[in-house]
Amino acid sequence: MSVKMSVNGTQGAILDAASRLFASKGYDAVSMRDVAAEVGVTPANLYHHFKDKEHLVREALTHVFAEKISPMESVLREPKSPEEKFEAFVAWFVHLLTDDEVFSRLLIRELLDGDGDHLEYLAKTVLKRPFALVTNVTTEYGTRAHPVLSSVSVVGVILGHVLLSRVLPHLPGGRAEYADPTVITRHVLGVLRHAFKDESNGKSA
Amino acid sequence: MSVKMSVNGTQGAILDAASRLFASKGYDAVSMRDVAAEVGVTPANLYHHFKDKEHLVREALTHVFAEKISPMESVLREPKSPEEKFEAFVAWFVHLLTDDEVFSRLLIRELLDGDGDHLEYLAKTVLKRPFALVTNVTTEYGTRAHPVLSSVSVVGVILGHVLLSRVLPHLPGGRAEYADPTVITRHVLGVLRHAFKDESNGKSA
DNA sequence: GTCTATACGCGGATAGAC
DNA sequence: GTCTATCCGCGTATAGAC
Repeated sequence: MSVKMSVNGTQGAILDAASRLFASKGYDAVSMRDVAAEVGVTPANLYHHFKDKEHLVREALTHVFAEKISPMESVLREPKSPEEKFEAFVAWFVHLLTDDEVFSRLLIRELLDGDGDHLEYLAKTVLKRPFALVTNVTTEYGTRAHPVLSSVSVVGVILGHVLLSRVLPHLPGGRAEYADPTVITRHVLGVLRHAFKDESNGKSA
Repeated sequence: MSVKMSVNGTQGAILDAASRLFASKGYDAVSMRDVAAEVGVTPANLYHHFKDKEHLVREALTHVFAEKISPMESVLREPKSPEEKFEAFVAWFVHLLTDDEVFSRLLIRELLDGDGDHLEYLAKTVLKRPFALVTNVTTEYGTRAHPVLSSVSVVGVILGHVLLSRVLPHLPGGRAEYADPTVITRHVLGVLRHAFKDESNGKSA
């Protein structure tokens, strides 16, 4: 859903097209000509709206990441108990990564190729808040493992499932539905519940 | 360790240089001229050894991945108990991904950008065997979760830790040593032990 | 704000000498 | 097996008309 057509005129259309193209092929593989053609304008026009390609990349990134913050805030405000908060976050993050390929691919690209500045920006823009929150919730959960490392495991295992989803069908026992967000969520929550919570106070949600 | 200089003449030197460059910058960002300059030959020479850039990329990939198979086999042959096998695999994989950036970055690149053919090749070449093995070991471990999904979680959580290691210092509570392979291994093993093994038969290794 | 036209270097790739 | 020389299209970016 949401092929997301320009609500903000040409500038918005350029950002949308650029985000999509950059996400699917990478920055270097996408030329200004490609972006212009996708939008339906001339390459020269892009330079009226953006100083150069580097600026276009950076603003496309901002564009995509910024619009995820408030949904995230919403998701995390509603639930009250630590368990509900934790589960809401995991479910939201899994669905975000699987449903929004533009976001997830740009995120992974930055994690892989982003220089120090980009990563710092990325950390403060999109990852800091959920990370701090999951660290909190994990701690309240009563984890026996290191809170920060546990948080990395939470975010990491979800990223890993998404990253591996395309190759999984080719692996022994791999099935396409293992890429389904609901399946992943249920499995990951099961794993993490046992990993973090002591069995003795174990309660299923 | 192992900057890995050409033991196989020019052809090997080209593959080594290409692997390193492709891993660190991506295929599109690296020109044949770049590779040639790194090796110390002329661009034309590359076309004597490789038909075109696409072939160079593919053979560089094969070059890097192929040499990981036999070490992996070794690691998994020695241990006898399921617990030892499992722990040996996790430790080996974490160290592989953190120590060999060429391998890990090319792997993640393929997972992100590889087309169907590449991914199928990748699956059968490097991932199939450890994946089948970890599935086995996980099952023998007595996991209560789905064996295949659990295996994805194992590989995924390790990939996730490595992928997040560069951004982690910028996150609240993040410290550089959380990227240390020994730290990651210990943490991940702790998490997975609780996640997979029932507490009642829990035995620590 | 969008266009046409264009500069100019870089990229993949080849021919043919040594 | 490695080189020099070269072709040519594509890439970023700009100037200036409308």
